[in-house]
Amino acid sequence: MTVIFSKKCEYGLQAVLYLAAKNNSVVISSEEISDKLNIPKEFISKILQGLTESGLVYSKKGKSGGFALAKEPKKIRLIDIVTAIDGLGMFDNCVLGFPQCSPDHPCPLHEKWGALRTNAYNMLTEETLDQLKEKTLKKIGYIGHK
Amino acid sequence: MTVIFSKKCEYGLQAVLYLAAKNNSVVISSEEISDKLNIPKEFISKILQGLTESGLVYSKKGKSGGFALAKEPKKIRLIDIVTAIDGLGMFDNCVLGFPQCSPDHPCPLHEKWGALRTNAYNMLTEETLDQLKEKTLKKIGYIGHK
DNA sequence: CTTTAATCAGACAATAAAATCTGATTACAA
DNA sequence: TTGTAATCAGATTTTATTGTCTGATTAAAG
Repeated sequence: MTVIFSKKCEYGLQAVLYLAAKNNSVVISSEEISDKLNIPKEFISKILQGLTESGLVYSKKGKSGGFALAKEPKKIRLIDIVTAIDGLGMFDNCVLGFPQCSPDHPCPLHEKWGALRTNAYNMLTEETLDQLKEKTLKKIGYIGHK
Repeated sequence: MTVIFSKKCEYGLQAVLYLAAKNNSVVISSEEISDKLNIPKEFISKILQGLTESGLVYSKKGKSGGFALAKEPKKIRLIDIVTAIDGLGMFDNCVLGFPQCSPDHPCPLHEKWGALRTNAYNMLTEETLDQLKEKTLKKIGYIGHK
């Protein structure tokens, strides 16, 4: 199977978009996120713990604790989440898996793939959580009603 | 970790490009491919067996047997290899892993990601093995000299 | 102060992907 | 016709990812 982001990263992106879509001054429990997004509770908890260490997410312990964004949604880019969870290997490694793929010793797809990859990188760098708020609300609203 | 193609698919693409770069009237053993591309011998053997079933690769059994392309290099597109090994999930599934992602109920990245994905699909559909022959020869030449 | 409900830490289990092994079959060549 | 070297088939092992469990810690609320 082909994968763009790991499951961990997909879940992380979903959860962070969810936090951004809700009022981010209130913490949200991993249970709510798990229920609304159909993600195993313990798993999303682990993922958000990681993002907390990365400084992207804030966590409040104890009763009525939960998670919120650590910064304004407009200051969190999708690439920040991807970098924190999956790293930037996708943008560095050779798409064909050839060793030492570089401009000096390019793989057969180096230029063409490089261009596409740059577009993807730019998109993830330009998109911030606040820009996706409306679309996220629509999407999670639909998930709820299914 | 983030992955575009599975390791299997990377290896498969490398091997098929290798077959196309050599004179494709002669069969090449999995051992040679393994040596030249640094791919585990048994693994690339398995992968090429799969591509043989898919009709993309020809195999000759017995002593002095090996693999060759089943068609002219210009009639084999990269997307054919990807489809045979990884399938088209990468182009169908939601990039964020949301359920029921469709034009009617799009995920927050549906349009922007869709455009990038279409470009990737088109590239893989346009590129055929013969077009990449020169670049492949250069690349495998360098691997050999490392 | 005690109960409750949350994160947190780390071990554990299940699944999937990658790689290896064993033996059978095939076909060329001496 | 016998030995050799290859694909082929399928089981097995290894490794990484995904998912679960247990218990500790934290903090709010009665």
